[in-house]
Amino acid sequence: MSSDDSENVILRSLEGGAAFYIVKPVNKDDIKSVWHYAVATKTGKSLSIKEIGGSGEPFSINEDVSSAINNEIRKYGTKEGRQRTEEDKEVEIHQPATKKQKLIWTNALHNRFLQAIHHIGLDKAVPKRILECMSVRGLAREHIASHLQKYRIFLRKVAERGGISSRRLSGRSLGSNLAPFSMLKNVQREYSPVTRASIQPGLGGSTIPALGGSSFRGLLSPNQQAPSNNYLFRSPHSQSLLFGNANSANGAGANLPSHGGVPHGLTHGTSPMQMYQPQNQARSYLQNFGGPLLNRVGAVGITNNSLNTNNNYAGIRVTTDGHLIRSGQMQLNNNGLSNGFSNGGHPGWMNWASNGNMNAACMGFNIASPSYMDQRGSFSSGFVGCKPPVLPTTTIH
DNA sequence: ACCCGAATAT
DNA sequence: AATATTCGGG
Repeated sequence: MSSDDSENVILRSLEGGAAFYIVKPVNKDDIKSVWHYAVATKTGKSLSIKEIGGSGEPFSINEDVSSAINNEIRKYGTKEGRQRTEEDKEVEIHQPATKKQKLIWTNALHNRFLQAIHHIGLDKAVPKRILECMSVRGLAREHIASHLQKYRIFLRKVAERGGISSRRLSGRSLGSNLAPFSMLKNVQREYSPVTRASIQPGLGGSTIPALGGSSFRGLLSPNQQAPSNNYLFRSPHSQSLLFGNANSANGAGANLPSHGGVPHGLTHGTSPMQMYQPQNQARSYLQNFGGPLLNRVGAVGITNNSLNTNNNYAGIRVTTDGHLIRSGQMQLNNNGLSNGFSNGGHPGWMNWASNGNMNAACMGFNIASPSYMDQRGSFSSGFVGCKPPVLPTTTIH
């Protein structure tokens, strides 16, 4: 079986010893064909290639196979890929297990993931618990296991070399500024259609109430008509299927409350792990192994990009459980890649812990204005049970 | 039986 | 690189 449907490859495969060649994705007909040839083989009619002659003669394949190839090629075509038969569709519907949609970890979903981990505690965060905590319909333990694996690798990396790659910080003066924004573009493309669609009409820019149960809408809605997810699934044939629920908010970059000077553009959800969002986790991770590594993480300050000019005062420190320790001035930089607060603080924590509209801040891309901070003076930490009352990702402005 | 997570596959 | 699947082990 191969997804390669080029005649060339098919022929070479068969010449090389394959008895039959099926172009993926396999459908019922293919199976029928397999049986056909299997039976034929058993009957005595060998379908495999003939033995190589002593001479330098090329392989010769027998007629049946040869025509089978042609059939396949005719059926599937060479360039555009095969046509889908009615039966195919049927197969897809009745055997969805075969072709599972590929989960895409959007920022919203990843944030949810992070929240779950935060809430559970990195040490106790195992797939099953995370899954429960996230309560996202359609999400499977396997999804989380996989993502968690990747996430841990990321944490490891961060822990090893003190977090931010120098390449990102200095390596490309221009690029470093662009990267985040190009990602932002992606994110916005991903969410904003829905976001806007749902915001503009009725609510006129006001606040969309957080979803009551705070549980995400289902992930898997085949034949989706109205986009209502925060996640993307990619079909096996690689079209994006669906996305965007109003509650995704963060990452869209359009959901910050316009509180004194919080720059909109700063709130974006870039690819979390790439954006070092997990820095905060990295911390607790390090904590588990004692302090020494602590100083190697972060200590960079808050990102400041062109949208925000003054007021770099944003230093707030929070304990792991969300208590405000102190606040103060902080040095900002411009490259948009720094993250959170310096070592003593808990980067990102405040962001996700309290202000539902700044979730993306976990990535160290938000600047909270003093006033905003003041208003949010204390940082709630009281998430009880596994389901936070209102997850950051569920509020949209 | 369950499920974790490294390894491996796609 | 991102996700999915496998598989030995607790």
